[in-house]
Amino acid sequence: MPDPFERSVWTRPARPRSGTPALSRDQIVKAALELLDAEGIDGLSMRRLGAKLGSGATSIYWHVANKDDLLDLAIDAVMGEVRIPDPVDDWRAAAGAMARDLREVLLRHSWIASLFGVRPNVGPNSMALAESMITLLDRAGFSQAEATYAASALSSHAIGAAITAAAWHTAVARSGMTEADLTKSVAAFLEEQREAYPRLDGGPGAPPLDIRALQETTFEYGLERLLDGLAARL
Amino acid sequence: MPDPFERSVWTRPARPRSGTPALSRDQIVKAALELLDAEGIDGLSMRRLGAKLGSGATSIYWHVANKDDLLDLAIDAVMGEVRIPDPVDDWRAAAGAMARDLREVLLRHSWIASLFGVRPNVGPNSMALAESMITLLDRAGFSQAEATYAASALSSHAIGAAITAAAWHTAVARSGMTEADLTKSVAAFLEEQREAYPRLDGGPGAPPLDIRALQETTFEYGLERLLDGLAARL
DNA sequence: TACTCACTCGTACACTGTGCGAGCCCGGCT
DNA sequence: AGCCGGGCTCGCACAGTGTACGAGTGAGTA
Repeated sequence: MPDPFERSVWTRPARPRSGTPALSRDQIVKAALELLDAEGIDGLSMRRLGAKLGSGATSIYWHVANKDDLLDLAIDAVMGEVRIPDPVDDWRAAAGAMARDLREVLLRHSWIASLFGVRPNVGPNSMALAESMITLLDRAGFSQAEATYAASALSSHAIGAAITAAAWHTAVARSGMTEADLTKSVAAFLEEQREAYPRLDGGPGAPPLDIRALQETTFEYGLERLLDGLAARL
Repeated sequence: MPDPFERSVWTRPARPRSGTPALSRDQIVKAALELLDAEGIDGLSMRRLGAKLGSGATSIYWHVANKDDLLDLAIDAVMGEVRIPDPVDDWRAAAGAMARDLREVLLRHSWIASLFGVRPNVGPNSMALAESMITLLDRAGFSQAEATYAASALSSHAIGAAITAAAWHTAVARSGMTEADLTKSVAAFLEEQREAYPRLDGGPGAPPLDIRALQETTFEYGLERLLDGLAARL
């Protein structure tokens, strides 16, 4: 039962000494990300990762404590993709952009959805992200406490939206069908169930279902309402 | 590559014929939930589930197509715990109550956080939940489309908040430390990192960290802002 | 030259989900 | 009475997992 904040992946030095080893932590994380992006969470196993790196599976354990550690690193690498906007006057646009960007990044690496609820995210990139979100709101005129809450609310919204969307995307990938076909199947299913759940089906005159677009406008709508609610506090 | 909406767990009859079999789907799901609640997602294996049921591991496969199916059933059982409020005048209170309840239910079964991003949630209970949320907002005066968006926004917020909170809870469970000790460790870590991330640390005069309470007020704040933003549309 | 130490890797262990086929038991038909 | 069909249970086996362990390699220092 080690204290995970004492000498965690984040504080431990990446490579204690010198030399020119065949593997490096960065290289490992990079390869892991490629595997994850290409094949999802199940595509990453230590043996396959080793194969991809041209090394033995267990060699990885010299650079990384265990698979969970590696996943932490991968998550934080993804969080590093979120753009941090320059300080500008329009806090609303900036905060909105960050939330949108966060959602997009999470969707680009949808395997992350299966990890978010399991390991808390305290890598440097995640922390920098939170920090700059709070700073942004702070500067906009929110109190210290409210800025923190608001930052959490914005990322909760992005995370929640991304996770439900990611679930759909991985379902598509796993089914082996095209997204269009599976969408048709969903539409038929909803229509069939219309008596039980009338509002989930669009009804006879509804436009053809486009789930990705629907997810995006849904996210957008919620984001705007949240920003409205925040703006009202100033 | 089967069509998951054609003859999925949801539409397939639970038990085609009669007799008095030793196992039943309900029983299996119930036992699975107990295992999951007690030991988290890693605590559930088919062999352990079989042992708990006093049967062979592979007997389960007669009643359930595979482990993923079983998890779908477990998820939907959890969603069934969310209370659906009676139709009342105060839409804001009702919608808020549902969101709060959803978050609480998810936190009560925090293993669900690792599944949400992987499998879309189309069990009857989830659908009933969505349906009644939309109905509620519809009745409040939102258009059909906006009611749908707003319902998604509210559940996104609840899900996002629950997932980040769940991550913390499972981290506590996995560390083997008490929550208080791990909290102290986090506080120390944040203080140590204060130069890099000044706003994540409360500062010298800050009250002692209470992460659970913080998570709740954070959720509450975001929920109120979201409801404010929604109310402004009416 | 001898020693140390960063680093690699093969083997092994316990454990996973699940396909397969054998077996059980009970209701109904000939 | 004999038989059959099929709902249901289960043991075995297979391929795959994460990772502990200990042996091995090779470069740098004393």
